[in-house]
Amino acid sequence: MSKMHKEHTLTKNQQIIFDLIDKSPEPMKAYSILFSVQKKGINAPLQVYRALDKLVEIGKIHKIESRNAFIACHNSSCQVAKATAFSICEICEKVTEISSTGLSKYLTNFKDKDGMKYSKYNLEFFGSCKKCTPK
Amino acid sequence: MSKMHKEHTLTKNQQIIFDLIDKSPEPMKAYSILFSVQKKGINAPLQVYRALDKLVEIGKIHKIESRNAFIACHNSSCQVAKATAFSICEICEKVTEISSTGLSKYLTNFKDKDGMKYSKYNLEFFGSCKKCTPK
DNA sequence: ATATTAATGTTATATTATTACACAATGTTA
DNA sequence: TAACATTGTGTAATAATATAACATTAATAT
Ligand SMILES: [Zn+2]
Ligand SMILES: [Zn+2]
Ligand SMILES: [Zn+2]
Ligand SMILES: [Zn+2]
Repeated sequence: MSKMHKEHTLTKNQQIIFDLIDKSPEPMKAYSILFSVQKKGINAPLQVYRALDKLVEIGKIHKIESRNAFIACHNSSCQVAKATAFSICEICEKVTEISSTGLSKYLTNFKDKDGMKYSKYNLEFFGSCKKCTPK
Repeated sequence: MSKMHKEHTLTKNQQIIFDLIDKSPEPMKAYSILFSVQKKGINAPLQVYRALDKLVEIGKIHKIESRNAFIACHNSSCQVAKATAFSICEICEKVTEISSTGLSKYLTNFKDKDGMKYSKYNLEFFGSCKKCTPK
């Protein structure tokens, strides 16, 4: 197994919660996750938040900050867990992870006036998706 | 008074809360604001959140989503209330609004695969500021 | 003046997230 | 293996963030 791409073996709770988010067509909120996994023996918010923290850390999921919700990474298990971009439809709340080499190159190399170098970014675009945009 | 740049006369609550945020060297959280303005007769969370909502709407302040905190706009009363970018130091939590024509042009014109056109974006860079970066 | 819209004040409640503590499983090193 | 360190778990309590519902008042528009 390559060093570049360490497989994190998920623990039971992490796997249950990842599977749920991964199957969901839309971002899931922590307490909605909690409700859904109670039948599987996960009873407390903290159990959910701990799994979410870990999953975010290893890049299996991302947090949509403006929505306090979580979405599975579909950028081939995100090399770029630390460089995320999403489009969010303000009508139907559909969220899509943007995978654009141009964009990520531009942002990764961006330097501000102070010369501060960034290790991470999160970008959220808002608008109206194709389905929701009147022709 | 020009139509392009309508001056919003702030109401009493809005003005009190804007002044507080504007004077603050760091982003302020809603309940910290509440605590600070109680001596001025603002007693309830909702009074704070309503003022914050309005101030965000008219571009006098911005919300730092990853921190649930609010910062005054210093881009000359943000023409671009809907196109915001910040740098955030993960060590000292200093937050700076980025004002880069290049960046805002790039992002404003960005189109994803689906051709979805965006009306708004928020970008947050994370890293270590000059002061916090070891030489 | 009247209708409409925006803001206020207040109470209660909903939603999101963390602290604290005891314990168990797993991994590392001697 | 034994000892240690690290990570994950379970549970209870609580903190922090945000909104709903309702009555009232102030500001704007016709
Ligand atoms: Zn991803
Ligand atoms: Zn949509
Ligand atoms: Zn601004
Ligand atoms: Zn710093």
